Formats: sequence, C-alpha cells, structure tokens
Amino acid sequence: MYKFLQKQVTTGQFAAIYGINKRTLMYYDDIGLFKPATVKENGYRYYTYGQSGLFDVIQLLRKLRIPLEEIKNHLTDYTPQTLRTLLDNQNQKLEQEIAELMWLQRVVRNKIDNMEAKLSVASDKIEIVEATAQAIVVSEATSGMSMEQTMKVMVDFAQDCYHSRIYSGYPMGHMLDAPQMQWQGIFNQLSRCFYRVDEKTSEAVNRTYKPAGRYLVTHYKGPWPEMDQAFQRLVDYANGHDLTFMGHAYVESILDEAMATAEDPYYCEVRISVLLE
Amino acid sequence: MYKFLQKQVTTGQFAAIYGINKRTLMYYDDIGLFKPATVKENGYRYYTYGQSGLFDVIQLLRKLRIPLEEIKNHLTDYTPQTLRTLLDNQNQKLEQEIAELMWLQRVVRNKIDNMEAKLSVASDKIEIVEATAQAIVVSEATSGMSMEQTMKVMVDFAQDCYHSRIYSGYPMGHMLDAPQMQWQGIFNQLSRCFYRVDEKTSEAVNRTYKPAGRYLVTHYKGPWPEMDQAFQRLVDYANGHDLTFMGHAYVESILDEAMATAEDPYYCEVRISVLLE
DNA sequence: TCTTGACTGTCCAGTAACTGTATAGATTAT
DNA sequence: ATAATCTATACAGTTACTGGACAGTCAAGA
Repeated sequence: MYKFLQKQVTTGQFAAIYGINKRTLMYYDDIGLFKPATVKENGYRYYTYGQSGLFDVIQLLRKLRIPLEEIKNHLTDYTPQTLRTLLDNQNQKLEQEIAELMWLQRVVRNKIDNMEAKLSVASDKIEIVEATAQAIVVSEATSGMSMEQTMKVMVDFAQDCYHSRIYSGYPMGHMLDAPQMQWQGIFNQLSRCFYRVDEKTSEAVNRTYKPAGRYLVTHYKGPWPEMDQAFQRLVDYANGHDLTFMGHAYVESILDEAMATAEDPYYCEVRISVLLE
Repeated sequence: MYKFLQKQVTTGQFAAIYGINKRTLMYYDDIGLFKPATVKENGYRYYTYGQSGLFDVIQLLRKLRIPLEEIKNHLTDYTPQTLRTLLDNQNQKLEQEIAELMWLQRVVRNKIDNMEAKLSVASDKIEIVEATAQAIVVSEATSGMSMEQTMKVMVDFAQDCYHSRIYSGYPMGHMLDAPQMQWQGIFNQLSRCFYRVDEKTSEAVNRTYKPAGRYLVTHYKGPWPEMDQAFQRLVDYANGHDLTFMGHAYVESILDEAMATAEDPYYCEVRISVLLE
C-alpha cells in the first residue's frame, strides 16, 4: 500500500502538478529549502509524491508570506509543537491583515462615494441646503497660532488619523469662524481641521458633528490664493439675503491632489451654517 | 490664506513627516514618480506642503500594492474619472484579497484545532467511539484503477480542492472498503480520497458525510509500508469482539509532511465504522 | 571668521524571491 | 539516426527600496 508515494517525477512534472515555475524548484534546491528525493548522476532531479506533503506545508507558509529563510529554519527543527506556535502567530497576523484590508476597502469606497457625490453637484452657484448632522473628527484648535504651529498641528493630525485608521477616505477639511468671516472679513484664520468619519466607526477623541441645519453651499475651483474671493461672494450673498453666519465655515477639498504650486486649481466645497431670519 | 502650502521643506523633513526613508523620496525623484517642487542650484530638493495631497494619493495607491510604474502612468493622465475607475478595480481586488485571507485564516485555525485534537488523544490502543456525522468532500472513486490513474485522481483532487478553496486545512484522508478489509484481507485498495470540510462552508459537488455511529479507532505511527499490520490488528480485534466492519475505513494523516522516503514515520488515525452485534 | 556637526547630494551595491535566457548536454519519439 | 523535447547551469534582470561610502553644504556657536 501507498507504493505510489515512491513514484518519481522530474522537476518539470512536479512543477506542473502545482502549477508553478520549475525554476522555482531549482531555486528552492539551491537555497536548501526543498531538495529532490534523489538526484541522478547526470544531475537530473527527481521528486516523489511522498514529498508533496512537505511541499504543501511550504506552499502554505509562503502564502502566509513567511520568508523562505524562516521557513527553512522552521523545517530544520520541526515538531508539531513548533508548527502550532508558528500557526498561532500567523493566525494573529492574519487577523491584523484582514483588519487592514477592510480599512483600506472602507477608504477606497468612501473616496469613490465622496467624489461621486461632490462631482455630480459641483457648481459655483450659491445654494441653500438643509443638511443632517455629519460625524467628524477635529484637530486641536489653531486659533491664534503662528503659521508654523498651525502647520505642525495639521500635519500631526493627518498622520494621527492615518495611523490610527480614523481616516476613512474623506478629504481633509478646514473650519473657519463663520461670524468672524461675515462681520470682520477675516478669511485667513483656520480654527481647526477635520476629517469626516463614518458614523459607526471609531470612538476617537475629538469626535464631533457638523450640526444639522441650514447651510449656504458653493464650490470653488481655481488657484487657491484667490479663494478669498469665493468667501467674499458668500458674505455678499448672505448680506444681500438677510442671512446670518453662525458656527463654522467648512471647507472640504474635493480633489486632494495637485496643490503643489499656487497655479494648480484647488477644488473644494464651502459650506457655512446660516440662520434664516 | 493657505500660504502655508508654499512652505518648503527638505527631503529629510518631508520624509520625517510621513515616517518614511528619505532615500525613498530620492528614488521617487529618480524614477520620475514624485519630484520636489523646486531643486536649488546646489542640488538640494525642496518639497512643499501643497505636494502632500499628491503624495497621499501615491501612498494610498502603494498600500493597494499598485506598482510604481502604474501609479506613474496613472498620474500623468489623471482625471477624477480615471481615479474612479482605478479605485473601482481596487475595491474588487480588495474584496478578493480579504476573501483569500479569511480562507487562509480558516485553514490555519483548522490545522491548529485538528493537530490539537488528534495529538492529544493519539495512542495505538484500539478504542470504540461514538461519533457524530462529519462533513467531507470526496474524490471520484478509484476502485479498479491503475496506480498511475489513482495518483492522477488524487493529485487533481488535491489541486481542485486547494484552488477552489474547498480545502480547509484538514489533512487529506483515504477511504477503503471496510468489509473487503475484514473478509478478504485487502488493505491496498483505496476507494476514494477525502478532505474534511467545515459544515457551513462550500456547496461543493461530491460533498458528503462520514456517517454518525460507532467506530473502531486507532492511531498508527511508523513507516508507511508497514501500515498493513495496523489494519490487520484492527481486523483481528473486530473478529475477536464480534464486530462487523461496514461502510468505509477512514485513514486520516495527522502530520502531512515527511513521507518522502519509506522510512519516514507516517502518522495517522484509522477509523472504521462497525456494527455492534 | 572659522570650525563643527548635522545635514545634503551622488554613486555603487545589496536585498528577496523569483524569472528569463543562453548554452550545452540528455532523453524520447519517430 | 535524427529531431524534438526535455534537463541542467550560469548569468542577468526584476521591484521597491535600503545601506554605505564619500563629498559638498549649511547653520550655529566660539
């Protein structure tokens, strides 16, 4: 019984069984990871079916992305216990990798959805919309900080959100003090930056909401040094329609990329909560 | 406003922000993927904060394991639409990768559980146990086939199960005709091979069950050419205890590896369904 | 102003895990 | 016997960096 385990096959045949490149088998032989059962005096390698059990293990460990060197070490002093330990560790690694991929998927999906939504309505007309509350996380306040300090806050915030996976694919936004814009014409004081987040996810600190209510909304596309004009138009519109700014202005970029030079078009949505008198 | 976007930083500083190696930035410059905003006449590279939006995109696409060359091509003729298409594809790829990892996790967990269970009870004593039904998938029947044909069936079966992810980490088993063993002493005719599978998974063809009921169980560890002796002991035991073999004998290896030579110990469990008279 | 230390740059080489190719010898089929 | 197919070795190339050697540059302190 089980005589077939001794049946010999050549490199090419063994590789074909597994659907792999035969050079890979030669490579494994070279580095001493997996050697043929016998080598004839002409140098021809012969593998047996009995070896496929071992090769299966190697294939599995490769799929788990364990380096060949580690696999080799593992196989030299192999016992059921060492395999158990190894698999336990891998199980945990897989858990993390799955979590990472699912986060990535969330990021990708939100990026798609967000672009879709924003691009389909983008216009530089000024509109009044009724919005529901939206979950966001905000950075620390930057009011009164120097440019250097503000920058550091923004950069740290972005990195924190990214590494803690609070970042969900929505572009970064900035908040400005809305009454200050309307009554003092100050457009260059960012009060915080923020990321929109998914309702269900993350119990992050500094999680809050864009309040539900009435918003004055427009879109801007152009060189960012001229954005103040867009703000001014909103203020003029508000003043001409008996609208009072309250709370914050939310500036959310639609295309994050390409703001390298002052000429690159910056593309964003501006929404300011207003009180209809 | 947004003046800070023009703030210039050196390679080292920009790299520090992202927690990456600055040689990576130089490399990206070399291959034309991501160039500094300005290069001074002394060769010093300077990046701006405005570029970080673009760099974020590159980082994301890298995390999605898109080759740098492809990212580069994508960025040259970049529009929101091309990004959308790209992300759509990536979303699907992620779906598959997650499915793959979850399958791998299942395989790893089952391998752990199975080893645990089998190794804790393994003994060469003969025992009678009451077992519940167990889901398995079986290969096509090999009765009457030549060794070559049988081998092909087994290899194909293993590959099919692996690639269709029916394989769940349990070792391969073989089935023998139990009455034939008892009454004709034929131990070398495999009738099928099988893999245990998880109840909930896979609507595979050829899915069936090891029937619930009474089994004669033992473990064998030794060179596989001598396994027939283990079978003989079971037959002798059955004959001495008024037990009748019925259905199949299930031989399931515990350690898949190391059956390369006839001397390597083969380690398996044998269970034969019996009728208690 | 000079020096020192911490940067910056380039060039060369090395990594992992293969994979392709050229060349030469062996086997198999006709 | 010969052609087609297979095998082996040696060498080079791939991707996305990363490290090291060496030299030029810059900012701060003496």
